[in-house]
Amino acid sequence: MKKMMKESNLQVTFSKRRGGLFKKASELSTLCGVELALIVFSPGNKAYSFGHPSVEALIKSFTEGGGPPHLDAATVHFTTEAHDELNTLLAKINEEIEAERKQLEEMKRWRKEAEAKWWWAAPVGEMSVPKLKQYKVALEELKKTVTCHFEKLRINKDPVAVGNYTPNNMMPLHVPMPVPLPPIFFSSLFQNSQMHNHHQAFGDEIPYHQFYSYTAMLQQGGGSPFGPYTRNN
Amino acid sequence: MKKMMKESNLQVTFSKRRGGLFKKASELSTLCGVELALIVFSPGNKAYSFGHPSVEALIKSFTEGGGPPHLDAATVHFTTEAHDELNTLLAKINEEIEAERKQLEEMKRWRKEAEAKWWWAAPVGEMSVPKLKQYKVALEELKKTVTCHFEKLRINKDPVAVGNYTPNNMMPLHVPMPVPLPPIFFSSLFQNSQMHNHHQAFGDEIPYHQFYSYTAMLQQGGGSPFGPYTRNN
DNA sequence: AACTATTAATAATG
DNA sequence: TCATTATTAATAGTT
Repeated sequence: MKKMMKESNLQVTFSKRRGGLFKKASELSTLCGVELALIVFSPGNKAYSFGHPSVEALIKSFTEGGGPPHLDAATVHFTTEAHDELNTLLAKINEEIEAERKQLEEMKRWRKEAEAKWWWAAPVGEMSVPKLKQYKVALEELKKTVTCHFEKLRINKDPVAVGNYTPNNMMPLHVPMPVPLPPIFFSSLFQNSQMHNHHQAFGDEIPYHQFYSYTAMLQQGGGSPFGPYTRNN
Repeated sequence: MKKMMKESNLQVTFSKRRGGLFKKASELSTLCGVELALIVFSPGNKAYSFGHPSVEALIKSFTEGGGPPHLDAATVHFTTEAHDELNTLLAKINEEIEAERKQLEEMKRWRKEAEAKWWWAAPVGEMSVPKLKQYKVALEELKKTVTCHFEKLRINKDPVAVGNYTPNNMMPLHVPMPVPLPPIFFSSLFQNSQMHNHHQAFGDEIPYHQFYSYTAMLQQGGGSPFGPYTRNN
């Protein structure tokens, strides 16, 4: 195995593998309950890290001669809890997103089949019940969790760093400065994505309502409503 | 993902995953030529480590100038603000969820009707396009936002440009009592490899686990380092 | 960034 | 611990 020479591929490969590596590290610490620290400098010398209970604690214990971190009980408790909390929180979000993704796929598949077959032959049974209710509950829990966590951080003015790996988003460890972002940061972030996607709910595929309008027009034009469709499968 | 409870499986799983993790780390540093350090404490509190160019060098880079994270007044202020913004954000998402729920209910209703009537008689106008994609995007933004904010809590220095590789510091196992590796060990390992570049030599042909397995055995007091561990010969 | 063919990791088991 | 294997996950290449 040699260093990749294609600069274009290198960057993407690094990102993918970095993600994989951090995921593995996270899984190992969670699954086996062990302490570990991981520091990676990107090709651009940005530092990414993951540590349980914290990178610093691990470094310290490593440097000082091989024992596991000896933190006071309260610190361990807090750190571990925060770490688990964050992991749980983000795992939940990921699960929900995954669920939504699957549901989307299902709906798209259903629509395709509906176009190809008689509508009443559409796979009614395949359409699963949307889990939005469950979804909402999860989000409410999320909110609680996040709130709780921030509350803790406020109470503990000098908290121990929590493990900072999240499955899909790893931010460079070294952030420029602790500069408070303006409130607009969040709202604009959210609203932008909303508006930007407003007309693209199904990508470039035909939206439902267009499909229905189309078939309705066919019906108005006389003849079989199924005219343009043939049962070719 | 939760901690394994079966003590019997835990040990073997830890060993396997530790191996996998070190392999991935090794591959990443080789393939992308980046610097990284990895420290893992086993359930039995033995320390395993891997670093390129060395754990110590990475720790130094990581630590130098920055020190452990600490929150100043600005950060605390920022955190509080983030907290409030997050509430707003989640309120908005709740609204969205509610909207989506209604739409999906509508769709389900339509499907029921469609089963009872002919498709062209379906309430065309009532059917709106599900906005799940938009929904998903919004959630992803949320996730990013949350992640980002936790990241901000790990305040660190600006990344330090680290020098070139120094090829003799791969130290896959940090042993409490450092055990010197006999020269024969390295020459044997490298006979089939890509020259003296430790960086490359540490890839396919010299599995990282030979290193730490070997040193682990030294700890345990015996055995050929190559017998059971060599995969590709 | 999505997709997919391929390969690698790994949990379970003996 | 080691080997086998069925299953799942990672990822390189591609669009």
